[in-house]
Amino acid sequence: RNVLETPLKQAATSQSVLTEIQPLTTPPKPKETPPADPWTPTSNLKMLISAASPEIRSRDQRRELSNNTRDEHLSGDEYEKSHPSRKEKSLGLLCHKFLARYPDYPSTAENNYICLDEVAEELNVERRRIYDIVNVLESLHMVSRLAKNRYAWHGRHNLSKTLQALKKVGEENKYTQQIQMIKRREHEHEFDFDGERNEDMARSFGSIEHSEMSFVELPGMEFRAASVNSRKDKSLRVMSQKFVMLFLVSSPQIVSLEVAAKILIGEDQLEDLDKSKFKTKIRRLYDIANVLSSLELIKKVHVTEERGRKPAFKWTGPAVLPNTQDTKLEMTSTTCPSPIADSIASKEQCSKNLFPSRGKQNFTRHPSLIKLVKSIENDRRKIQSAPTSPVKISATGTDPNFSAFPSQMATVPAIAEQQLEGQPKKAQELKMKWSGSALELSLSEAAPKPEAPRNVAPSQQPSLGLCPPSHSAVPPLILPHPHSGVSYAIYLHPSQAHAVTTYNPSFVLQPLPCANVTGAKSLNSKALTTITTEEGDSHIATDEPSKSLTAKERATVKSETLSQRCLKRPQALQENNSIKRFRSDEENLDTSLTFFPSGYLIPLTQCTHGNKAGVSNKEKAGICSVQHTTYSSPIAGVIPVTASELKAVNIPAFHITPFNIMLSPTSIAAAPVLSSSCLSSSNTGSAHNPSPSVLNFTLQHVGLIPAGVQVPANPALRHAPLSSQPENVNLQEEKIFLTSCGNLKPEFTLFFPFSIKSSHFLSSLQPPVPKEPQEPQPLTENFFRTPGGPNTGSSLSANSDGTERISQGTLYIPQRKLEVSED
DNA sequence: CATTCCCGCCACCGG
DNA sequence: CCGGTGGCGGGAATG
Repeated sequence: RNVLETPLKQAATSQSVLTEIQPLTTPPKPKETPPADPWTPTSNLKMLISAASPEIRSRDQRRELSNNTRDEHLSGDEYEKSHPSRKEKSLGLLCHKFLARYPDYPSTAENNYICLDEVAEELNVERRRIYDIVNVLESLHMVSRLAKNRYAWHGRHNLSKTLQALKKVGEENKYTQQIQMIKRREHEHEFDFDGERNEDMARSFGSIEHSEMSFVELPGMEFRAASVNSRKDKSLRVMSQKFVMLFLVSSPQIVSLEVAAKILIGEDQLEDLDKSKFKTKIRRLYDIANVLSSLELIKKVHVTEERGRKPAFKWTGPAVLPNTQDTKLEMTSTTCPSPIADSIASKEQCSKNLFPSRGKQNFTRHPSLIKLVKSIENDRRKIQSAPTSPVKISATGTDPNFSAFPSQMATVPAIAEQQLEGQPKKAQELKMKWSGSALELSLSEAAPKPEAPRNVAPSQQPSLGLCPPSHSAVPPLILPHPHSGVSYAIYLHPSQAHAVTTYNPSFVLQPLPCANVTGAKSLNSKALTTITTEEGDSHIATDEPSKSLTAKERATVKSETLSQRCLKRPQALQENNSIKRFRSDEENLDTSLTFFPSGYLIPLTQCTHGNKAGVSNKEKAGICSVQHTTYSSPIAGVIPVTASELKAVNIPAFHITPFNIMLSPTSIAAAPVLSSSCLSSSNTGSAHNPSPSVLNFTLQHVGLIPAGVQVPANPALRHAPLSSQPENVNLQEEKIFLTSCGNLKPEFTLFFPFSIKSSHFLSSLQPPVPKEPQEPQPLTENFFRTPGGPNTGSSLSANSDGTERISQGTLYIPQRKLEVSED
C-alpha cells in the first residue's frame, strides 16, 4: 500500500512543493516562519538558534535577502515553499511555534483554550503533527484535553508536580535498575548471559520489574469527562512519561535513546529484540525528544562509550526535588492532621496500579525500611512537640497566601533578589518569577566515606501493619539516589509554585543536620539514626555522610515498601471501605496529594475545575473532590471549604519547609548561578554571586544552620578547572559547588553527584535483589565501567578507577569514562 | 552508510 | 457512520 503510493507522492511532493504547489486550505497566508514570529521570550530565540544548524540559519538569511527585505507584505507562498529544508519542518521547531502561542504560566483566569484545528491552520501544518506535540505536552500535564478538538493550556504550572510524580513512579518501577541491567547486558553482550549471578538478576528484573503502566495522571484535570481521559492511552503519552522518568531516575541525567527504547519496549513483553519494533520505538522517541527539547527539558548529546558514540539526551529541565511538598506536609502536618496524608499513599497506590507488577510475592519489605518508617513517625511526633518546629509557623498563617509567612521567611526572597543582581537578564527574569516561585537552595552534605549499607539489624524492625501514612514525610527525604542529603525547602510561594526547583543533584550541598532544625531535617536525621542504629546524633557532621546516604536510600526503599504494602491491601483503591480506612489511618498525615477514585493522582495544585465537577456524587468522589477544592490552586484564590478542609488547605499553601529555597524553574541557571558565584573570581564575569554571607544569613535565619556555622565563600572553587566548552560548564559548576560545600565545614564533604555509594546502598536494600553482593550501581555503571567491579562489595571501591572515591575536603573531580558531547 | 525523523496511510474510537 | 485521533513504518533528508 504505502510502498506504492509513497514513492509517487513523495516524488511529486518534493518537486512540486518546491516549486510552490500547495493545496493548502489555509486561506490566510501563514508565513510565520519568518523572523516576525512572536517567539516567546529569549529562551525561544536561543533555542531556535541553537536548534537550527548554521546552515539553516544561513539559508534563512539568504532567503530573507532574496525574498525581499523583511517587508511585511508577504510575497506569498513562494518562499514558503522555498524552505523545503527538512529542519524547518521539524517537530521541534513546530513545537516552538506552538509554545510561543501560550504563556508558560498562564493565569488561571485566562481562557487558555487550544483549538487544534486553529493551531494547525495557523501554524500551517497537518493536524497530525499537532497531535504529536499535544500528546507529549499532555503527558507533562501542560495541557489537558477538554473535548474533541479542544485542549486547555496549563503551561508549566504543575510541571514540577508532574515531574515529581513521574520521578516517583519511575523509582517505583526501578527504572534505575532496569537501565543498569540493560547496560550491563549490552556490555557483556554476547558474553552470554547465562552467567550465574547475572542470570538471576536478569530474571528477576525481567519478569518482575517490567510492568505495564498507563498514563500517570496528575492532579488536576483528568477526570472531567470520563470520555476525555479514556483509558487506552497508548503510546506517545505514556511513552513520553516513561521517557521522562528515565531522566529523573538516572543519576547522570542522561539517557541514551537505545536504552530508553529498550526499556520502553521491554516493559510490555520481555524482550524479544524485535528489530523493527525497536526502530519504530526509536522513531517515536525522537518525536518525543524533539518536543521535550523545545520545552527545554532535555537536550541532545552524545555519549561515547567504549562501544562508540550513541545518541542520547540530557535532562536540562528543572531538577526534581525530592519531594518538597511532602516535606512541607510533614512539617505542617503536626498542626494539621488531615486527610491530605493519604494523598501520598494513594499516589503510590496509583502508581502501583499503573504499573501492575505481576508478582506480588515479589515485594518484600526490607526490615530497614520498616524501621525507617517507624522512625519517621516518631520523628514526626517529636517534631510536633518541638517548640521551634516549623509547624507552628505554618500554623500561624491561616491564610494560604504566603504573605502570612513569618518575617524571616519573608526576608528570604529579598535576599534572593540581591543575589540575582549581577545577572543581566536572567536576574530580571528570575525576579519576575520570584513571585510565583520559590527560590530553592538545596544543600546537602555528602558523605565522605561509603559505609556499609546497613548497620541495622534486621531484627529490630518492627513491622507495621498499616501503610504508614507517615511516608508522606518520606518523600522529601528521598533524594534521588545520587544525591544524598537532606534538603530543606522553603516555599515562598504556595504549592503550586511552578517553581521548578533546581534541585540539581550535582549541586546539592547538604548542611549537616542541626538538631533542632525543622522537621524535615529532623526526620532525616532521625530516620538515619534509627536505621543506622549507631549514631544518635545526626547533628554531628562527621557521621553525616554515611548517614545521609543511608537515609536517603532508606527513604527510597521505604517508599517502595509502602507502596508495596498498599498494593497488598486488597483493592484498596477501588473500594470505599478501603478508602475510609485510609482516611482514618492517615488522618494525621498530610500530603499534598489526594486520593482520587479514578485512580489518578490529583495534585493539589490544579484542581480548579475539580471542585465543581466531580464532587457531588459518590462518596469517594465526594471525598476526593472535597480535598480538591481545598487545594485549589493558590493562584485561583482560596476556595471556601469546611473546617477540616481548611486545614488541608493551609498546609499546602504554606509549605514552609525548613530549608530549600527554590529558584525559579526557568532559571535552570539558578543553581549554576549560585555555584558560579561562588567561584566568581575565576569565573567569567558574570558577576555577582550570592555571597556566602547571604547564604549564611539565610540559612541561619531559617534555622537550618546553627548560628555559628558559616558557609564560606569558597576559594577552593578556583581550583576547578575552567573549560570554555559548554558541556564542561556543568561539570565545572558541579565541582565547584561541591568544593564550596566542602569548605563549609570540615565535616562537610564534597559529594559527587554520581556517587556510587548511594546507589549501591540502594541496590543492596532492594528487596528483589538477590543475595549477591551486588551489581554495580546504576550510575556507576553508566559512567564508570568497572570491569570486575560488580562484586566488590559495598565499598566505593566499586569504581575501580577510583573515580568515585571521595574524601573530605577534597575537591572531587569525577572522571568520566563516558563523554558527553554536544551535538 | 548511519542517524534523524517527516509524512501520511489507515485503524480505531468516541460521539 | 463519520470525523477526529494517533499508531506505525517507509523512506527521504541529513550527517
